[in-house]
Amino acid sequence: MKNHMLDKNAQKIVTALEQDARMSFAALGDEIGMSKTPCWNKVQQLQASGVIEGYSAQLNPKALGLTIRALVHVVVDFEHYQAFEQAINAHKAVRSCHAVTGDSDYVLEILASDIEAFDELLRAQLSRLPGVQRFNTAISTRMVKNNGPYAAMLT
Amino acid sequence: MKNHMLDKNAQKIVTALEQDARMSFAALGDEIGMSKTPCWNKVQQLQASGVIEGYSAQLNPKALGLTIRALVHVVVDFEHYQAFEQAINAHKAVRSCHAVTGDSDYVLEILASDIEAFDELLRAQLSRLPGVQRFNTAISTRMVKNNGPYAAMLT
DNA sequence: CAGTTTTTAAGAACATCGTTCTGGAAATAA
DNA sequence: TTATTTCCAGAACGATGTTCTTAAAAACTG
Repeated sequence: MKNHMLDKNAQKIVTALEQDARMSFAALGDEIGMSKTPCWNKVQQLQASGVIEGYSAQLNPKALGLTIRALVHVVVDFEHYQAFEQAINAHKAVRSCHAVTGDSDYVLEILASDIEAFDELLRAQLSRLPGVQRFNTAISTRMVKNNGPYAAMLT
Repeated sequence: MKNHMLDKNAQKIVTALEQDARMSFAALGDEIGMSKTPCWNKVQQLQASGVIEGYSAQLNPKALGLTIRALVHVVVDFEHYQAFEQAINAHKAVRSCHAVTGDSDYVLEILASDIEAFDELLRAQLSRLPGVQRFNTAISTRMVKNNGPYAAMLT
């Protein structure tokens, strides 16, 4: 959260590791034209400075049986927003939650195994979270693009 | 995209690897109570079956200087939706794009380095993509939750 | 400019890990 | 039961992560 100017090598490293987090340091070194030792040092530094937060396996939600995805816009009573956010963080079906400007206060990304489970989730659980006043649900019918790399956005 | 019932060990594996993709097979074996050989075999199988699609470094967009995130609802002329989707996939500033039900046709997740760059992006680039008819932009003021694990959603 | 310090990279060395192979136990079928 | 198959543990070996040492390049000082 400090250095807003990564040097060229650091950019190549994060680009490569965002695409394949298990690449060996030797292979990483080949891509950026260094041996593996300074390469390893740079990665340690990127981790310590918070640029690299971790490494994650990319799972296929459909292969896990999670076939329904929805974007749910929520209006929340301002008095209870803290309890609402806490409940959102605890809820496993919520993949992401943004506080947003505009007509709604939050936008949730929610997954469910099928449409019945999603209906139950919406009616029995999310609507009863603290402070929730109104919903507006948009079912995602197709993922046109997913996980576009951050590293590619640097200029 | 086939086996919708992962056994208990497979669930533990994807849970662990979604949290730390660089964990060693020995450590993975410790967590699920197996030696590393069958552990390695199961991971190979999960990759081959498409449950694990890859491994990615989790980058911190703020640390990269990407301070603005927005959810943009777009209405697209049906005649040009293919060209629109192609352009979205090619555009680096778009992190994700859902086709959705409801008032809009698509919801984009967009990042920019600052609000001026975002304004330029919206006016000069996205509004000129093929088929775009209307926008509705919600700036994300805070990430309440991010990357909630898929593996935790399995019942 | 010369001399000093600091930074950065490369290569060797060693412990760890990924990957393969083999044998044997547990499960399934006949 | 016997035979067949599936699954797991351990050994073995090559590849990799990590540390240490040294040297070259860069930055700084007089």
